[in-house]
Amino acid sequence: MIKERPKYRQIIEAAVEVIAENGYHASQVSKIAKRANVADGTIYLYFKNKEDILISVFREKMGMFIEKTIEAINEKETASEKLLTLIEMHYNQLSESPHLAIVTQLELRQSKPELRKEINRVLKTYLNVIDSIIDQGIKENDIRNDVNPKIIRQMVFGTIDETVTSWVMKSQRYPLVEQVNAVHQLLTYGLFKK
Amino acid sequence: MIKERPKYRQIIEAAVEVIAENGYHASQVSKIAKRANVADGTIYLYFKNKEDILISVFREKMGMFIEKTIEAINEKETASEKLLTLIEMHYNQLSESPHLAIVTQLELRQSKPELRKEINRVLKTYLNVIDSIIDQGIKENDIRNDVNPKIIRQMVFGTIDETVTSWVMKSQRYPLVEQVNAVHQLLTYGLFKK
Amino acid sequence: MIKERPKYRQIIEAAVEVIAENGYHASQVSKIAKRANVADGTIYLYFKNKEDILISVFREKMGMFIEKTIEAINEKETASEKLLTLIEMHYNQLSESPHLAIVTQLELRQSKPELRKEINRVLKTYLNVIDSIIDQGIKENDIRNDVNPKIIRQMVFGTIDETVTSWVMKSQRYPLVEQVNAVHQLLTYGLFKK
Amino acid sequence: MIKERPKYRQIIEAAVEVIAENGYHASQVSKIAKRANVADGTIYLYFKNKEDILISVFREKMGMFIEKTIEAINEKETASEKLLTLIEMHYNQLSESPHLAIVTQLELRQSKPELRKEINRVLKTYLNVIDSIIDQGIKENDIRNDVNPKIIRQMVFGTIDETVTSWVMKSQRYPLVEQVNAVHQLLTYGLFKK
DNA sequence: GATGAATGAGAATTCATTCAT
DNA sequence: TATGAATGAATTCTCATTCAT
Repeated sequence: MIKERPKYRQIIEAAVEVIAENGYHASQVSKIAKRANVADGTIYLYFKNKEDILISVFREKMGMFIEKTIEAINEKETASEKLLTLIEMHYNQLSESPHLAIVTQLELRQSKPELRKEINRVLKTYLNVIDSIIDQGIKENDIRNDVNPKIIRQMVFGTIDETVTSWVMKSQRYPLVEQVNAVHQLLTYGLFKK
Repeated sequence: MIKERPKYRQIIEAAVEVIAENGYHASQVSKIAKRANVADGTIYLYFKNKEDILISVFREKMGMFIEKTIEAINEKETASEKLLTLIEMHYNQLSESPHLAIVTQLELRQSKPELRKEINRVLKTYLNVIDSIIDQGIKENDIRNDVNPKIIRQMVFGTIDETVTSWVMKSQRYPLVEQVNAVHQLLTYGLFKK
Repeated sequence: MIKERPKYRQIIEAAVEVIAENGYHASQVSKIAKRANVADGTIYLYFKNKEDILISVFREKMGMFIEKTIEAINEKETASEKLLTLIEMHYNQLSESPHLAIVTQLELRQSKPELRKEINRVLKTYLNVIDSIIDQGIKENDIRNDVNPKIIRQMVFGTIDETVTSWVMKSQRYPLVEQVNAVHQLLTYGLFKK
Repeated sequence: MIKERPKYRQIIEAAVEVIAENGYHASQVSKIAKRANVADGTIYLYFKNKEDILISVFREKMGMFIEKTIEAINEKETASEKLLTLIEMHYNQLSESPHLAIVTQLELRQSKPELRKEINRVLKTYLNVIDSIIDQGIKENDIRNDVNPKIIRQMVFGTIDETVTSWVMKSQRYPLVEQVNAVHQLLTYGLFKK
């Protein structure tokens, strides 16, 4: 329900925008408060401290992100289709939220180790989704079982993540979604001709 | 050459250690100076500012890193062999410098946007090495020419980088080098069985 | 009477406890409100501001304190007996309210100058009681008239106050009342043997 | 030597003035720095934190205070003369430093419990001086041995302290030193006529 | 070249108080 | 009366950088 804890949502949305626009270190709490149309002190009724805003942003957004991805994947049958859908959803969702893309690809990585750990905990859920696709692929004899599945997942996530980061660093100047098939092809068949 | 001055090197080496041990945010200039056995002010005879230390660390270390990689690659013939060597060199060199690995994979990414740009400029040289391998592969008809080579490179670098980051985050507890062949196989033939 | 309203008393009692337990600076209005089982805002229906709570605590408690002291004194005849009774009452009453003792001897002295002035105004009533005993003693030719009575009162109050503070600072570990006679003796005859 | 750590002394002196004039809570570090003609940051080269300034003020000033008192006392023979001298020195020294008097009698007592403990540790030295006079008096059969010497000391210190506080609260409008003999008389022979 | 004492800008957080309900 | 969510002012301390020696 949108009316639930309206200030909480206001602050989350304001934080995404402010951090994307100014970068993490230049995003003073007072700036976020102003953007959210609340008093500085109000922030602390909803968040423990500044880091808590950041981790909450990530948790909230990533939660939606993963949820939608899982929904879309569940409509597909094969591991290959599911992988294609995952890439597509990943690109689509970040393309639709340019601010969020900046935050996840650049700003969030500037945070302190403790915060990184929290972020990785949330990220773990997403990696688990990739793992489950790979597991299915192996079980159904589609994906190779001669290499550690964890390395496969690292290739899949590493590739997707790097393509998104490149796109963000190029100021999101080209349509990310156009690369879906190329990336899927590459991951599936490798870079070799035969 | 200016860079042969002993204090310059002292400071670079001290910086790598201090950042790896204390993390980016807890690495005050005075701490680096103390470790390097120089006065705080001396730092500024060799570096423009704190960011300049960091970028210099990266430039120096990455310079060596790339140089050695190129040397090793030049002894190989085919694109495939060169790729294998690149992965091997990448893993080997970071395995031998655990401090440097922490700095490049985690700490340096906490820096401000401007610094990240500088770092990416240095990184560009490395990406160019990968690009040249891919170009050779395409020219020699080994690597597929039906996808944008830039995306291929993103897969290659993204995969290597993600595997290294995972290894660092797991406190470097397993031998990274063992994964060389698996990663090369995956990149070459993809994750599919056929 | 306004002061009979139950919430008023609740807040006063809560304030004494909270201040004694947490110290002056850690006694937030919200903490006092919670202890008193009222809402933060309710405090302001009964007290002008936070200082008003504190001064009211002191006024209420000191009012009782003085009242009882006067009652007890009135049953005595001579200045000497009255002084003895005053010391006894002082020690007894604070011994029975360890929280109050902490608040009066330590915490309340941490307050701002304006508040201290208010407190001194209340304290004045108590000093007047001492003054009246001294005056009686002088009139009845028991107490020396060759020194300024104000100084006598300062010795009496200073001595009592210092002994109580010492006792509070020693965590009230010994029975304060045991000292009644010694203190009375000392004040009366001085520290000299003859 | 006055030239030793000049900034340290500057800051101490500035702190006494600023705290006396504005009160402890209104004495921002920046205000002290400005008065001392140093930058805010310089304060932290000499003091751990704001509390450390306050305790250092007390330690320095009290150190001098006690030292001079001991010197003066050592020139006297009997316990009675020594006590007279102690009172005289106490009054004299505080009369000469009105700012310091305000700080010791009012502002320092507003500090937090941890700080109070530190202050009491310093104060202990002074109480020891009083104790030693009392001990001598007892040994030489001048001072009564039928009461706990600690209570005698509490009377002596409590009386002196209270007379000074009263004088400070009355804006130091009368000459404190005039009371020396009266106070000595009272402490020695008590308030009774015979 | 080398030093290190001095500088001073910059920001998160608390908590007394208000006021719409 | 009573509530409690919202307010926003106010201040310490850190640390990159300078510059007189």
